[in-house]
Amino acid sequence: MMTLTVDSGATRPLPDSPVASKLEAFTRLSSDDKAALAEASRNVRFVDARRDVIAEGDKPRFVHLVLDGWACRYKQLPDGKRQIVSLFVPGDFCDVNVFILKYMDHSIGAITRLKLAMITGDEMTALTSTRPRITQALWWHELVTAAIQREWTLNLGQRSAYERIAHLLIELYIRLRTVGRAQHGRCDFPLTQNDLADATGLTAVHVNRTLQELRRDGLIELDRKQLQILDLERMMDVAMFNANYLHLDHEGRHLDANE
Amino acid sequence: MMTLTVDSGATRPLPDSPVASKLEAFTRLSSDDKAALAEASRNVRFVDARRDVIAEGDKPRFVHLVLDGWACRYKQLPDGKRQIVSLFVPGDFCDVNVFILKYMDHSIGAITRLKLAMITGDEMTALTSTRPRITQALWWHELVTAAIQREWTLNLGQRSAYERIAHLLIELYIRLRTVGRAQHGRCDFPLTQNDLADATGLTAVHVNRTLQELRRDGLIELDRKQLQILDLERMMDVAMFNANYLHLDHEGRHLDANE
DNA sequence: CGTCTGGTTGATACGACTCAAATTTGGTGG
DNA sequence: CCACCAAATTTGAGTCGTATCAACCAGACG
Repeated sequence: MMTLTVDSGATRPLPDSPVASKLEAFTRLSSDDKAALAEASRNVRFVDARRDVIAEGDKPRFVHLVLDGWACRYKQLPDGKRQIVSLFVPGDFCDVNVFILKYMDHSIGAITRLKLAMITGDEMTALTSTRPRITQALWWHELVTAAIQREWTLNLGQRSAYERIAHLLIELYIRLRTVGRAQHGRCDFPLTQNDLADATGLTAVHVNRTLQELRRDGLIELDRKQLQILDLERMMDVAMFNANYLHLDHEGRHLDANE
Repeated sequence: MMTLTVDSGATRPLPDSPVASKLEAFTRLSSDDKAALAEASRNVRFVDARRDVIAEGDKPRFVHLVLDGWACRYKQLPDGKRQIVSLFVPGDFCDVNVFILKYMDHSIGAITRLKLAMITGDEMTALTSTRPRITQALWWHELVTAAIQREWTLNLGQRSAYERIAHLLIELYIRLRTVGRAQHGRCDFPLTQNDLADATGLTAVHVNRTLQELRRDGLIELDRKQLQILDLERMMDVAMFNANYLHLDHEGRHLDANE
């Protein structure tokens, strides 16, 4: 066994890392599993806000795991247009099986200053070959990531600007809540209106006006990188938000590991 | 060993199944690998055009593999709007690891009459536990599927109607070509303008007008479910098409298996 | 030969974009 | 602690791409 985090006093149980919290939305992990996760995440790197973690065309060298901060996946077009295709919050793996591919087909950028675990292919192999629960959970993570990508496709294709932004805010709030970074409708929200525009396929000007509408309608407060969802139920209604795609209801969640 | 397909005469090598062709875009498979794939695909089902293969909310029972015809993944909103989030052509697996999830978060529908292999979880396990090359290739398939989904996100978020439709046509042409179902810029194209609208987030009327523009510009012919791309290079240019995301360049492709 | 689905056309409306400028916020150095 | 600067947000006016609604047409099919 090893100590996961430093905690002065340490009489009460240590708080889970965001990864453990995230994976435990799918299945219970034993303290050994968590220790193995922490062990694999020991190689930490910090990346400044607005810097690239890895760029399109690069050869992947590590699996990245977000320990703290927000990141995004983005693609850029020759005419300069930029689309954020995914967002990463604490607990998210960037590309679990990225080593299969020769080159990155997208870039990963830091939204805020990032604390990242860099995991080598060997470490991933070691982790998955000895820990079936973690392997399963990583599969689940990949499938949920894919489901989120599909939901974004739906979001961009069919929802209005108002619905689209509302949907994105709810998704992020719920994802943050899952890893213990949000409660009572409140969470950090470090995206600029420009980022929001790149993620929703709108212009920053229109995002601005739409946020004002959401405020005026009493649905949210958003100020100084803090989001408050005032009426989650009504928000979900106007955004036609159906949380199924996040697959937080897995039966495995209630299964016990050996702890 | 077993016979893969019936072929009268059979003096020349049997044509590859679309699956084998697709996976061989990533790595060479031995004839044993191909036989195992065919063995796992022996349970075949036909689905009529415009029918659902499986619906949102259903519990997944099989991995589906498209042997012939086109299918789509789609999601529907409470207000009736429908988004096609993926398209499947021969050789595509629908959801390799779908058993991890409890319920489907999307539906799969037949565009044309479909010939599908239904593969059970046990069969998938048997396939992957004994055939590392196939396992790798299936991983690659999943990663490419995810990359396509990201590209669609980019497509919907940043490209104009004209670029967007051009991009989709090229993608499908190249994917079909990879499995031997297209050449010289020509391929089957069974999507209606309505389907195209649902896939691109446009209205059918606007799709119609945009297709006319593409025709007028001498880029395509599209008639009676047959697509002819007249000038692929110029098409790729106007669509800002970069084939990297399809990852057809893997070094494994040129590796030899034991055949 | 009538029906139906898919494709085409026209007129009009509106959501989101563009461009330009003003204002506020946050960070930095003196 | 204030002055300054850059980044982010906000506002306004005008435009454009795509949606909407409503017909009409063509080929496939029973």
